[in-house]
Amino acid sequence: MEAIDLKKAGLKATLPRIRILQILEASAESHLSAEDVYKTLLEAGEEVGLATVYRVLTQFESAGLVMRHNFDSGHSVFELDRGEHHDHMVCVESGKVIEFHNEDIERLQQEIAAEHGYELVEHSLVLYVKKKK
Amino acid sequence: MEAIDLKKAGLKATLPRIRILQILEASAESHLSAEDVYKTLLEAGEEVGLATVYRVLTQFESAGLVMRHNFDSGHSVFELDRGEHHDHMVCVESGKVIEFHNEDIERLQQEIAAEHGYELVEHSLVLYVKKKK
DNA sequence: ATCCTCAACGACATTTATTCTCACTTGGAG
DNA sequence: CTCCAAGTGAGAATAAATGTCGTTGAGGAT
Repeated sequence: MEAIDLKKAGLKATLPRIRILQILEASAESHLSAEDVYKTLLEAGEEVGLATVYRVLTQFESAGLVMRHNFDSGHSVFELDRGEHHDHMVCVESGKVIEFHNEDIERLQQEIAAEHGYELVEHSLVLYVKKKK
Repeated sequence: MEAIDLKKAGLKATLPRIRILQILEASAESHLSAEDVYKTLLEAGEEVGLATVYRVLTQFESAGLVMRHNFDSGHSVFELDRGEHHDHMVCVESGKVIEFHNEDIERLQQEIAAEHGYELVEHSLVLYVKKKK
């Protein structure tokens, strides 16, 4: 389904990088913290340091391979950047993360920035929700 | 213009709380970190511990007196809750924070949550912008 | 006004997330 | 196959925030 090429991204294809990329691609939960990735590596018997996980994730972010999100959980989570922009909904009860995209909101954000004489560089929209009863 | 009553909020009117509230009310920059508040206290010659600043700000948040925001800066900032909900625009060049409110976006968020079978509890929208040239 | 008690405090230790340091290893160009 | 800069692992270090605990002070009771 994909074939993300580390070398094309300007990164040497080292073992830690390959493994971390695989974990991000394979994980059912698509929003992983550095700790999550580290634990998965340990469980798989890989000898990778936590510092390396952080380093690699940060490099991936710089290279545009992953996106970093700061939800209200106190730590960053990373997800593979598959190109299609989306925002997030986080269930305050289960912690579940749902992705969504809304053109109207996107457009309104541009307009609001413009109205104030700015241009939109980036944005972060997170809806904290709970199951409707 | 204000007169926030600590006792009415269920908090004893202690010196640290009074001073911190004053700082939040008086500050030109309305989005302060715990460190900012702490430094301001020290400069004013107050003997208040950093732990107390964190404690008090958290209590104020629970009491609904202030709101905590987690912009991408790595630490929380607090602002007095004056009742009117608004979102934020942060200039990536100057760090300036601009507040805005948009009814359409608010409504769309509700709709999106509802479409997925959830109800909106809370949300965080931050636009990272830069001056248009 | 004075006393008494529990909430609140200050100092400092601790935790958590993340980054730094540095000696050792390795991918991959030549 | 060699070589060396780039990358790595282990553990120290940092930053933000919270916990601990003996002391203090706000404010209801006396």
